[in-house]
Amino acid sequence: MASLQEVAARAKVSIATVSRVLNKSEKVVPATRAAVEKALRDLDYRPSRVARRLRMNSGRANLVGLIIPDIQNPFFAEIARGVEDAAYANQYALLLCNSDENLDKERFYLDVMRAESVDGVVLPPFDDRDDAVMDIAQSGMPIVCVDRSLVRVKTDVVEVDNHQGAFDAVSHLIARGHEHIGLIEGRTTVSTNRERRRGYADALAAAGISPRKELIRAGDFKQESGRVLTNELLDLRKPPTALFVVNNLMTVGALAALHQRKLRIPQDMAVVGFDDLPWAEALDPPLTVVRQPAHEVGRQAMELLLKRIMEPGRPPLTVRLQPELVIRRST
Amino acid sequence: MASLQEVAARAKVSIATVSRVLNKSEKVVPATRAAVEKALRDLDYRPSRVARRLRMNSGRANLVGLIIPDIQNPFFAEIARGVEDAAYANQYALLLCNSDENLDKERFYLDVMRAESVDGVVLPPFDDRDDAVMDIAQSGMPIVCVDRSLVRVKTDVVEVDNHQGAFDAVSHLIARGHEHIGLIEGRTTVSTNRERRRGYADALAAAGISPRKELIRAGDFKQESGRVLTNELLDLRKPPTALFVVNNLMTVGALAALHQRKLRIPQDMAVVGFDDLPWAEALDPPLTVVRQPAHEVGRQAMELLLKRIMEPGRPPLTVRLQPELVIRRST
DNA sequence: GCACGGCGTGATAACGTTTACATTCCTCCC
DNA sequence: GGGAGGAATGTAAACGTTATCACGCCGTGC
Repeated sequence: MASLQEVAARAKVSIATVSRVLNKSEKVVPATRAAVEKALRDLDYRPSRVARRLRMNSGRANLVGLIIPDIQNPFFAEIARGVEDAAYANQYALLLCNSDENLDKERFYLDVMRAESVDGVVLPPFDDRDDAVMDIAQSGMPIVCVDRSLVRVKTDVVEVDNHQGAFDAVSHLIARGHEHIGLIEGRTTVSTNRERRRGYADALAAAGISPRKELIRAGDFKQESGRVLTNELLDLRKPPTALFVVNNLMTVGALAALHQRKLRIPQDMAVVGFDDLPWAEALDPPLTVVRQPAHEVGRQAMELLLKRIMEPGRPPLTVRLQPELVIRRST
Repeated sequence: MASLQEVAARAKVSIATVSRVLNKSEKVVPATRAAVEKALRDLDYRPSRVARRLRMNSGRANLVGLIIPDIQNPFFAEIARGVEDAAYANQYALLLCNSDENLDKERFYLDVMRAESVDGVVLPPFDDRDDAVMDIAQSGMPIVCVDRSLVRVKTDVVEVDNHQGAFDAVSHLIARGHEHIGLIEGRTTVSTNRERRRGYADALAAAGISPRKELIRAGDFKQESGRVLTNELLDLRKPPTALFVVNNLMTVGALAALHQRKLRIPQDMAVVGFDDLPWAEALDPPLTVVRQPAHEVGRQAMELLLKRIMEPGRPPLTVRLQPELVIRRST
């Protein structure tokens, strides 16, 4: 790999002149510029982002980190695409990591981010009071939280109106005549989850339905817990007639449990999920869901991150996007 | 961010000694070691991977690149997870990029890989004679091809027995009584695609069925082209009674076209796809597919890459994994 | 008593950039 | 003709590591 040194030698100028030609900025006389450009071409020069990053204070690495629970989850994959599209449009590359909802993995990758001197990081924090994320945010690293947010530290946030989404979903079930509505939720220390549960409770209250505590079950956002909790609900003396599941993977788990017991959807059990799936339309039955604009969440998060990199001092912003209830045939 | 300098100053030793303590290797007298370790803790020292990478020749960046067409494609997402799992197990981080089956994007990201001095790259080349990939491979950068391979340059490859998979799929359709079997393929310059087509042809030949050329349609691996080509086949004077689609996205497109025309699967049209989907079981109808061990493909690719990084000179290896025909209710 | 070996440690070059500052060389004007 | 001023270019430091070499010190053996 040719370096500035070699190019400079070939063009018979100093490395400073080569650097000037590369960064277009300063004035170089046309003759030397031409000579340098020839040398650059001849040697097929490629700048080293590593050297550049080491030299520069920060903010010009053209590299950002993205830490998500699992890239195989279509919701996060869509966010990732949103981030990537905006990053690519700005010549940024992406360091992508899966935390698996595991604090140790998250911590490892946050360390990598620091060690790689990335310009910033986009992530959904593990929960409300994610120490590792709070630390790195307070150390001055630009952070944008997506989907979930932190409670003590102010950062830029792009989130969805989860309360509204859940409220709409549950109201829809109530309008269909359901009164006993099961809630399958995730970890209760996650902001997203709490808002969705509040939406559930408020929708019941608005309809004058008294909540049954045993219809609420908390899992861990993963498919298996959706399956297990659905079975728990089905085993109640008086099981619910409808299910509201707060994320996509647990919804798939719930469907598996229902299919296994040969229950008909929506006749025996109506189901509304949170997060759309690319295949929701082709599912059996096509699934009613609260659709989140995940690509847009990712895109805006990256935009916010770029703005913060440019202007580190600016006050943190929260962008709140609206979800949409997509009614299909599972309700 | 504390540097070696600062740690050395605080421990009243030279940076060389601090470096020795960090790299455990050489002998340091216990007293100094303790002093240095205290300083490291006090200052919360984190090594800079950037500086380290600049200094070292290559092979110790603990960073590899992964360039895939689209992370939203579950097949590539599963490969990505396989790569990531093996990378994490070896303390490697992953630079992930989506090429969108677009040579310019691919080229941009390959440049980033060089510029970031990654230790190696895992990717499915755009096609057989992907110049950009051949260039970087010949420049000495460790490359492992997954899914697809190159024709001129020998690299490590992890692939699936595509011929066998396609042969099994089409033989299965024939066994179900079909003689007019449509083939929806992707770009014909991709090795994977050619092998699957060969499997299709060989299965027909083995059954003594004479192929009909107009039943073969080539697309670009994307959902939309699956939809369009299915419609073309349906509009033939004598349409096929079964469809073999060579990848997952085009299969979803094909299903959409069939559903739109209210055709019953498998009665009006049987369908076999390539690549399993996490939701294939819950689809309407549950889809018969050739399942590829994508996670394993990714994992082994990363292992191969690590071995090559350790031993750059070793002759290129090809790992071939077996696919599996999963028979569900679409046939 | 002195040379020698070996161990612990320090000084320093190098990796490839960017950039502040120094230098050279014109041009122009008094 | 000589100095000022400015444009073009060069020099060198700095970023944070790793690795090579040199140095000083102590114990050992003759």
